[in-house]
Amino acid sequence: MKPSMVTIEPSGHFCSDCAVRGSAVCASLDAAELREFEHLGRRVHFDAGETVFSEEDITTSFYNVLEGVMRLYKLLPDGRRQIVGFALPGDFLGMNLSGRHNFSADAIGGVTVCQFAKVPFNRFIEDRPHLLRRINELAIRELSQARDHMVLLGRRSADEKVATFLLGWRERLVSLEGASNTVPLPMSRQDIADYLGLTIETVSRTFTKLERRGAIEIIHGGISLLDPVKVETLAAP
Amino acid sequence: MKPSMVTIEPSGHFCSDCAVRGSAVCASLDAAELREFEHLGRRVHFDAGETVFSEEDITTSFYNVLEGVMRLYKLLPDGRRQIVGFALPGDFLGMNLSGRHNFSADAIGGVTVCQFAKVPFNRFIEDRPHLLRRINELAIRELSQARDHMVLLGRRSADEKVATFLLGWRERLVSLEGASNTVPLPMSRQDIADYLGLTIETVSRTFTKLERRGAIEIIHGGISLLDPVKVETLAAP
DNA sequence: GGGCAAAATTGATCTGGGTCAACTGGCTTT
DNA sequence: AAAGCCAGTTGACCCAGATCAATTTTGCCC
Repeated sequence: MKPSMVTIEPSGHFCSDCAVRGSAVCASLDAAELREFEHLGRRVHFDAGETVFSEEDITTSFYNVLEGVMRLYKLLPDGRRQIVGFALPGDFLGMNLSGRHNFSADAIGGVTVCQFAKVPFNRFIEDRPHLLRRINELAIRELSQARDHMVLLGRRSADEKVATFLLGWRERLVSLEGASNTVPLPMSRQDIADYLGLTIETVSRTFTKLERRGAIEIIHGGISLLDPVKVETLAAP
Repeated sequence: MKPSMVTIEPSGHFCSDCAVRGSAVCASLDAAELREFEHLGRRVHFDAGETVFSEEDITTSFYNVLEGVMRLYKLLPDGRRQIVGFALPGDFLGMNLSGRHNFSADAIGGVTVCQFAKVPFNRFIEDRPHLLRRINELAIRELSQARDHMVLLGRRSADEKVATFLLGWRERLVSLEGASNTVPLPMSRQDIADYLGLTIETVSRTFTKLERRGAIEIIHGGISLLDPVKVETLAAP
């Protein structure tokens, strides 16, 4: 799928009132730095299903998610897919050592990112250790999440995987749209399956099972947590 | 298991001719900095099976592995274990945001580490962005490995998991003891199983299967790759 | 070097989740 | 409003890998 790559405008005029100002990589910058930083990034919009970058592509840019949800995934040569994470507003994408992206990233629904050309961004970091520290923090946080996910993939049952996913996804949305028992699921069942190391049928069956037990209600575009405690019990071990 | 915690001596006198000088976190330091750095760390030895730190322990130190192999793992409340990685000389352990370790670390065989108290180490980093950059590189490398491992855990068969593990482990040893078709496996079958999200029986059977096919030979304390191409074919997908 | 305990292998059987296939219900298109 | 099309659900069956249960092998300590 070809990217539309519609540059709305240089993010320059909007950094200070940017939606992710407080949580993203730029949280570490003061007002003066922010003004300089503004010239580096530009807002780019991607439509639903578009690929922002692909695994093995040479890294030319970094991305700060401003709006929407992305799936981050790796493919095996025979087509099997593992989703390694979902990116939300505030997430920073594109860091790597090899000079190539080590996963692919698609927009799920419409997505707006703040795109930075790699070279000037790296130059900007150069003498701003607090920005580097912020990026390092984000990497360490992701590493911790990645390890949690390894436990889920390697050692948990289908029921536990699904229950853990629902709770974890709800938790991630708290800072974006507040705490709620109504959990929107913008990704498809196939995406959930590929994230949890299951098949689409097993995910669907597990949702139905949770609903029949009165733990959740399957609603259009998501689920409603009817009995969070029951779901937590399923997720626990 | 209680740690012996035998401090051999301040690593001070040995940094410049340290085995991991070139590959570890300290690779980023120049000779003058190294002299100052020496006072921060001390060599500590752990016997086989000893726990260096546990998940949820408050982080008081960082560790630079100098010698030996460690298993890094997370436990579920019911005892299921997922090994999230093996640490080798040059690996840097202990970074986290929460102030607590997010996995446990045991010595497999004897292990020597260079231990740094958290506070002075953080102070040392403070005005040395190149050291911070080095730590960030290590974190990014680990993150990439973690994502690869998610694919393995979520989407690969037992045969593929074992074959991929043998090749990956051999590859990691190259920089430490040179390329060889003889691959030492200091960890137990149970460790391998918990790393690959399998049972010990499946690991054992898969080893035997590979041996019967003439791909490997099971030798004391490891395996010998008789037919690396055959193993690669099994690992590919 | 004999006696044990732990680690590893092997065999027999079972089952959670995969596979294959049919069906249902929204949306879009005309 | 009929036709077509995905995404999702459900059912029937199967199999890779788990579980349970013996051995066998290895290492270790008197």
